[in-house]
Amino acid sequence: MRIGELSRKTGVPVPTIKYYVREGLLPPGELTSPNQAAYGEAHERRLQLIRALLEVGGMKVAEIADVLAAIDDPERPVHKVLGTAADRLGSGGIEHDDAGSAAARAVVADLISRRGWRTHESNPAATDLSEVLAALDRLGHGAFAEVLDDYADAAEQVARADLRYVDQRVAVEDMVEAVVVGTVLGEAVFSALRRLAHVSASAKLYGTDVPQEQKPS
Amino acid sequence: MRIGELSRKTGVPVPTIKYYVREGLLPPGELTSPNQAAYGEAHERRLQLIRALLEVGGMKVAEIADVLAAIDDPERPVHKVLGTAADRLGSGGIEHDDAGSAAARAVVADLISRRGWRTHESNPAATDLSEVLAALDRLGHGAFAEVLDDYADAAEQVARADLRYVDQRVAVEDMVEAVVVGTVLGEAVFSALRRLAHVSASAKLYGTDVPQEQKPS
DNA sequence: GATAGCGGATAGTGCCGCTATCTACTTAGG
DNA sequence: CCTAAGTAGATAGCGGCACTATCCGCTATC
Repeated sequence: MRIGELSRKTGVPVPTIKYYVREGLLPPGELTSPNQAAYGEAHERRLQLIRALLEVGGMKVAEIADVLAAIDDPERPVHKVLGTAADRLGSGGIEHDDAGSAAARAVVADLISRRGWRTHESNPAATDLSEVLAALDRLGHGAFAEVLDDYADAAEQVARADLRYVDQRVAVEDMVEAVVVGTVLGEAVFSALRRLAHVSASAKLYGTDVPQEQKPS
Repeated sequence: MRIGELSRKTGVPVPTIKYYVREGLLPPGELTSPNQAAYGEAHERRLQLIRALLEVGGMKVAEIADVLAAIDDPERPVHKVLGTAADRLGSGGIEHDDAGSAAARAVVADLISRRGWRTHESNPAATDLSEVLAALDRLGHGAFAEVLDDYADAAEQVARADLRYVDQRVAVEDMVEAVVVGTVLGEAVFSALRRLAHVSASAKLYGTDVPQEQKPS
């Protein structure tokens, strides 16, 4: 398969494919001549993965490069890949560093110990969580912490489902990819489900909300 | 309070505040002279909200403008604001429109009816969900649909918690803001919790995973 | 009356994900 | 064999976005 066919099959323009190769997201095709290269199914699959992480997962190209490098590295232990995949999420790294942050960190540490989670508050996810809680506090929504345990219950349930899904992969490389896909796309799945449940629940609570109306624009 | 103090209190640079005013995110200060204006606590609060939606929620400035306009409009019914806040999430609107999409839409419709959700599959969230499922299918992860119900259970639980939180607001404008904050920042909270639960669950499953290690960079 | 700050406006910057263009070459069709 | 379409690789440019820099004439304050 040459690049044009790869482009047609995936819907990704040829120059974009070349760009991904340049950026290290996609391995180059196997050269059959100085200016002819052959691409296989692996390239097609990889390209789909790239597009999914970009469009659905909202990841940046450089982040995807990191994650894919982790996937491709057979030396890298599974939990490192998970870390690489997961760490790209979160606030983006804005530091506020006020009094509220310390309080938020304490809330997170308490939550972790209360639930018996085998992690430490130095975990990037824990840091992100404290930052979000600090932001909520700043907004006068510190009371949001009251529903934290409901959120945590739900998060545990989702995490169990994720592990169940990943666990039934046979080969290790499939498992690694399943972790990445599950982490990133699973986020999008849950987000959509939450919004659906939101609409439905508020309809039940506040009476018969019309299902959908379009504004005249 | 003048703009410099507002800037100091919120950590947002003065030119950025002016930019937000230009873009309609922040109402202008009340003019006390042709070139002097006074800002109040409402401005400070609004600025915190903008930063939270931007940095934590990852929203775009134009989207924030829409949501804030919806919040400020007393005519707009609550569920419309919720819609405005929620619809900005999701894949970004890439259409693939192949056979897999139709199958994914069917899965979503089935899910909605199976769970008795009071919504329709024309809901943007439902569309987003089908698109994610279609992408998963394209990646050979169609089996992910098997854990959809676990995800949906968790989503319902989170939605209930959200409503409980919103419901205890007294004033309507507080409620509206609580919906926005809950929807957008709640997403970030859940995301972090999920990653924490992920690490913890995989530690319990795969033995004593080290909690955290830093790479030498 | 000097200095710092202000409101308002316009233009520019840096990053990011492509996209356009060019050259030299290869392949497929008639 | 010739031609038209396609290709690898390289460089430069584009459009969107969230700011950021600069300037002007004015004002508050010491």
